[in-house]
Amino acid sequence: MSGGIQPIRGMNDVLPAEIGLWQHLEAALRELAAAYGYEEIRVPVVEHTELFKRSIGEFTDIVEKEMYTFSDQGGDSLTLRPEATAGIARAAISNGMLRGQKHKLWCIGPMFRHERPQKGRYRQFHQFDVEAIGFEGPDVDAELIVMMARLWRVLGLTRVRLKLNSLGTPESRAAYRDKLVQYFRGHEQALDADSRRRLGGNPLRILDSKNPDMQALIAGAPLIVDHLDAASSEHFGALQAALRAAGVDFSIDPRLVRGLDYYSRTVFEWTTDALGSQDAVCSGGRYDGLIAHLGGEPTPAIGFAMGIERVVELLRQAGTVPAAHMPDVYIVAQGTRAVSAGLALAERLRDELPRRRIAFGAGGGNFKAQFRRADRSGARLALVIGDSELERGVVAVKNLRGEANQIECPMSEVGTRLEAALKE
RNA sequence: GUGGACGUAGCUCAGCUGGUAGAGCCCCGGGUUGUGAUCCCGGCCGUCGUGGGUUCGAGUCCCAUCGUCCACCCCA
Repeated sequence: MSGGIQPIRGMNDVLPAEIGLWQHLEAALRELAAAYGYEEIRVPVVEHTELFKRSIGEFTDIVEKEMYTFSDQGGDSLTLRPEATAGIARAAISNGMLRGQKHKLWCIGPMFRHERPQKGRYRQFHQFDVEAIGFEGPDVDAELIVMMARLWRVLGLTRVRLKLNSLGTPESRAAYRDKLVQYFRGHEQALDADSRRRLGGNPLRILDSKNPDMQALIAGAPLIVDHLDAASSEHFGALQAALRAAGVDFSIDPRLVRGLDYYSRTVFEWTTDALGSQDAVCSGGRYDGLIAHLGGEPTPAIGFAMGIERVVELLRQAGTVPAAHMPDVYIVAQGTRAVSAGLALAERLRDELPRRRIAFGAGGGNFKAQFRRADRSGARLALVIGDSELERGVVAVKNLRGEANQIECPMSEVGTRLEAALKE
């Protein structure tokens, strides 16, 4: 156990042993976004608290109890972003990216929520975010979903399934909400404490309850799909048709309600049975009213967020990620002059063989210790320089894998000899 | 915020009903005056999470606190 300074609860170090998974995923995400013509955007990690209150909603769990909020020296209330959409919407407004323009954007980075940590849930976590701004859909809606279906395929992940729903327009949603409240008020004695609390604030969330005692009551509740306005209904139907045409499996979940107030019409969620309780891997939806609500030109938009930690865990379980890159060559040197000669040789080789990974065995120690490090580095070849080699102007080349053969070659030919040996 | 389990060496863990700490891995050195992965020998490493209490005596029992994990809640 270490004394001294502790890390912040729920905030993790990603160590070299696992960074390969992250890099593999991040590379796949960049490639994916580029393949669909999306452009990267980077926005601040801190915004005015007001932005999140107005976009996510005052009475959501995120805003009520999960935000890292503080005052800066000037007295402004600032907040570490709990999600990315609000900041990107703000950036679109701040930078004059609206007025009928269309933007396909993606973003990756840390988010912060003050929740009790558990498997797949951390206080600092990372999301891959995609936002299509200025598109009414439902074609982009389908594009975003098809994009993620491709990602799962590329990564070799099979234990994910797609759930879809439509929340309709704010108007039809409000009408449905009234019906729902009416229904639950009629059975108020059957509601558990959580649900009673939600009845006033966000009654749609009652539908999401995991309480087994509530399931019968919920099953009898009116369904939102039966209360959609005509345009939303058509939009939803077209999205489903597009997905069928593209061969993407999905199920309609009339109880899928997102926890953020800004969603309208299409909402979707990819879940997995491989992560325990925190099973949402990627989710999002349409937020046609958000940009206007934040003071921008009225602009339809849709986006989603994917949880990096959760997908990294899926990749770890699947075991499909290739091993980390190992050095091709490890340079072993002993003696003051040999060490400087080795360092210089390493530089020369990096010029001559820019694609090769040349590890210089700094840190001293006898040959035995250095060869042990060379072996553990995973390098295929070792270059050996000591007093004897120095005197004769040669370098010893040792194969660390397979039959242990060692040859000598003149300093000037090392590059070509290495390349030849590595090609075998 | 609520509930449950758990905190012993850098890592994985052992330590029976209280008698003042142990193994493997890692690291370092030697066996091989300059050669790894195998083998052998040796060495380094602990305020037993922290603070109180009970006791002649606490890693072991009690309380508190911090942390980790899992679940609720919520969500990526």
